[in-house]
Amino acid sequence: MWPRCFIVLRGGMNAIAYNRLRSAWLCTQDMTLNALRHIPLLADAPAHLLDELARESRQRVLSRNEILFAQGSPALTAYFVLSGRVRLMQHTTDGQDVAMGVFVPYEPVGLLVAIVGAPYPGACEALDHTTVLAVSAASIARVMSQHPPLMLKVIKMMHARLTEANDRIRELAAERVERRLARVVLRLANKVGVKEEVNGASRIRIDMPLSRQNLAELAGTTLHTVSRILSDWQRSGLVDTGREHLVILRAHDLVLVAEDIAPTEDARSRSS
Amino acid sequence: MWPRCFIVLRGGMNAIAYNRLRSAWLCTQDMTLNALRHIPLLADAPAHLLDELARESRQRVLSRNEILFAQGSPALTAYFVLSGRVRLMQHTTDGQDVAMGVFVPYEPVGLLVAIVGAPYPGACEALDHTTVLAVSAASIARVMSQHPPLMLKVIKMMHARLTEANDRIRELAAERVERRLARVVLRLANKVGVKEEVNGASRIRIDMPLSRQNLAELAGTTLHTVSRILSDWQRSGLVDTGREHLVILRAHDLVLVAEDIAPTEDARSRSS
DNA sequence: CGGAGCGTTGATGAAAATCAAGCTGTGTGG
DNA sequence: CCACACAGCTTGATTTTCATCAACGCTCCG
Repeated sequence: MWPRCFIVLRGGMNAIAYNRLRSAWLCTQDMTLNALRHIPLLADAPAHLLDELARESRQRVLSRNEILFAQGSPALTAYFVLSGRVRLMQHTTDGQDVAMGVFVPYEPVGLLVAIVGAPYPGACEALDHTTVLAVSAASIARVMSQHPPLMLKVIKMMHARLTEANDRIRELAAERVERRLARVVLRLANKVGVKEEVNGASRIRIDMPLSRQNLAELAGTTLHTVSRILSDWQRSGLVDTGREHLVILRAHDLVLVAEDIAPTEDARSRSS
Repeated sequence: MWPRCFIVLRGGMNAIAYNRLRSAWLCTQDMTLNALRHIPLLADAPAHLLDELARESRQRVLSRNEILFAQGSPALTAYFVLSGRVRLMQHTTDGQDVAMGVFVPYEPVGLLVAIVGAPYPGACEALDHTTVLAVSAASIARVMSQHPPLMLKVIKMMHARLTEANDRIRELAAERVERRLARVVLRLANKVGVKEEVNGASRIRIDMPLSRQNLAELAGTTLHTVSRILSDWQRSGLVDTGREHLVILRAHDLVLVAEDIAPTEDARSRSS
């Protein structure tokens, strides 16, 4: 598709402009190739396959809250996040949204559905200014059939996702909201946490804009309950939180909440 | 491992007994091969691979409530259910069990973890008198590497499971218990339902022993709540249920409950 | 300055867990 | 063959958790 595009463009511009664009394109190609090399899933694929993929993929830039794909639309392309963050969510019939996960650079999104040819089971939204690499399902299929070890890696990655999904099911079925929220926050800290030192104290900042609503959709509750719990945590010095930001102050104690080894003071006072 | 076992046995028996056992073994081999052919995952694998697998796999018989493998133990073997039903469950730290699913003949169990070399994330228990086929992780890995299309089928199967897991997450996060229970029952009906005609009325019997506790673990609730809801459904003629059995009388109306198109009379009266 | 979007907090009520007690069918051992 | 123990089930009462409703505060931005 790209070459054809070039021919069309060439008709309307002089040789210098064409060459400038061409070198920009080559540069983009080069960057794309470079990006592909960072993707763990493709880490040990042979070079010629990466070249092939780079030629057949396109970058797409999303601004905050922009939708990458909608729930139920046919999954003709798979994406790899290159920078920023996206989240996957499913709408319920009664209008709520449930978040299925947050994806960070070099993670695939919609890869599995593109492989098996199912429609996207949820919508994908940029949480931030984000760039993704779009690869057609056909390219993915061809590359995979040419390089079977890649399938094994896909299986491993899917296993990790399935494990996380099972963890969430277990939590949602058996655990209280405060604990679930603690796990959500810790999981996010693992993905996008940045360690900071302030006054000799070590803190973990969640490096993305994160509203109460977002957290509620991840924890399976309402923004009100999230707000109350975060206020409690704030009061007991566990976190520092405010409008769309969250910093974990005492990670160890938050783990205790997540594991329910010691309920917070406030959880107890709220319940008394 | 089998041949060695034979040599040992042979030492302690006469030729006739040996030959009888040998033919029994060959017969079992044959049955195993036949069983393998019924497994959709292996449906279009070449014959010699099936032979290989048949030689390297063993059948195992489980009686009701027997544990096939424990949560956290290393997944050195994958299983295929041949008859009966098993369920997968995870224990929570505070002693509850959450069911991850019910598996019926020709479905794989523990296949993924065997492939990726992770420990079993949950325990597997026979719900009924059950036979399974045990295949070592090593055999699976070898066969898969010899026949890449098999990996693609594994990916498709995983996708189905991941989709179901996501559905459950959405339900648990956003839906009321009655609706979730209705979905659980309908899902079971799809898997193990037997259509029956009684007095001209069509019913679907859930063909497995199924306690309130089992249902509660599948729906993410308590046996008390399950009992109350089933009593309500019974009163309104939706189902016929009793000690470890469940028959759907008006499947269509149960779907309405699952989709929350029309709440049952009793759900409304309970709430008033 | 005013509105939109996000967050907090109190009050209330509904859903479902928990506590408690008793029932019933099934299998078992005397 | 009966009694009895037990596992599964039912149901009422109470309590807890959390969603919902409602109101208001803060802050950013046009």
